[in-house]
Amino acid sequence: MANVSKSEWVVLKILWANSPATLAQLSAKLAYTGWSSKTIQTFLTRLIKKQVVSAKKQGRGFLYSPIVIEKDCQIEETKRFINRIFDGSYSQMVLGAIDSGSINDNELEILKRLINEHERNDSNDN
Amino acid sequence: MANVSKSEWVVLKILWANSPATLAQLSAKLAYTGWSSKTIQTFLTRLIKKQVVSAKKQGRGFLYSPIVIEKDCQIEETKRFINRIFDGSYSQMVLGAIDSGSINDNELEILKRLINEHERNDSNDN
DNA sequence: AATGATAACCTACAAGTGTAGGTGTTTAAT
DNA sequence: ATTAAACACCTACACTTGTAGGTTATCATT
Repeated sequence: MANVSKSEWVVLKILWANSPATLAQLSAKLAYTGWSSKTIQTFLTRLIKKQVVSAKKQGRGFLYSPIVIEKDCQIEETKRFINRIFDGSYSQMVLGAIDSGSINDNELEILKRLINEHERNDSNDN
Repeated sequence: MANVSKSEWVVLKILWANSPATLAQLSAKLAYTGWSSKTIQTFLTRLIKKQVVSAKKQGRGFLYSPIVIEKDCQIEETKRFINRIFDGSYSQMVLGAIDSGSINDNELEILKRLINEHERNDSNDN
């Protein structure tokens, strides 16, 4: 997965949620960013060059689609981040997040269930 | 906290672990990067400009020290990351990491203990 | 068929980043 | 005191990123 910049990621996210999409549709979904459609077009071009988005001709313009899986990209980005900031320690990251109150109670509850759940599955697998 | 670039972060990390430090000391610790000391100096200059590192005159050169706390910066970076990639959902991040096998068993164990531990503390506080 | 809207494509440009080289200055060793 | 090594300070330069403008081609409407 090539490096996707922050702005490019924003566009990709819209595509993951709404694909394929025309420039007009993307512009609509991205109205909140305040970007001109020229800017969005630039990001699309760069995403295509980076091989993470494809464009199929359709009528006036193109239909854009992501050609990478959101989950895969998230996992990849997470790995890079954790390695860079926490020397690969996920638990350090979570510890910091919990200690600092970055994770709210609801999320914590989900997290707890998720981890204990997995523990069970893991045990069953063994 | 200003934006610290990836390379700058690498230097900062060394400073967090060994401060104050001279350029020579930093160069030694950063030998593995292959960066010339000129490059490291540039990063230091930029870190100083960004107000995350200070330099006190000492003998030939300077003694460099971080003026921001590692944990604070990690937490800050994590918030930005989670917002950007997971729309603020820490549990989504952990879920992806667990499902993809990014977290090894040992880390998972630590994580589980950590979360259940916190749960107890939390209950006591209420 | 003419025309207006829209998209594609090319170009631009400043700021940030990675990566250093040169030059001048200072310090430590002789 | 001289000199070499090291450091600071300034400069450089290509690449990425954010943010579009201009020009041309095309589609859809009158």
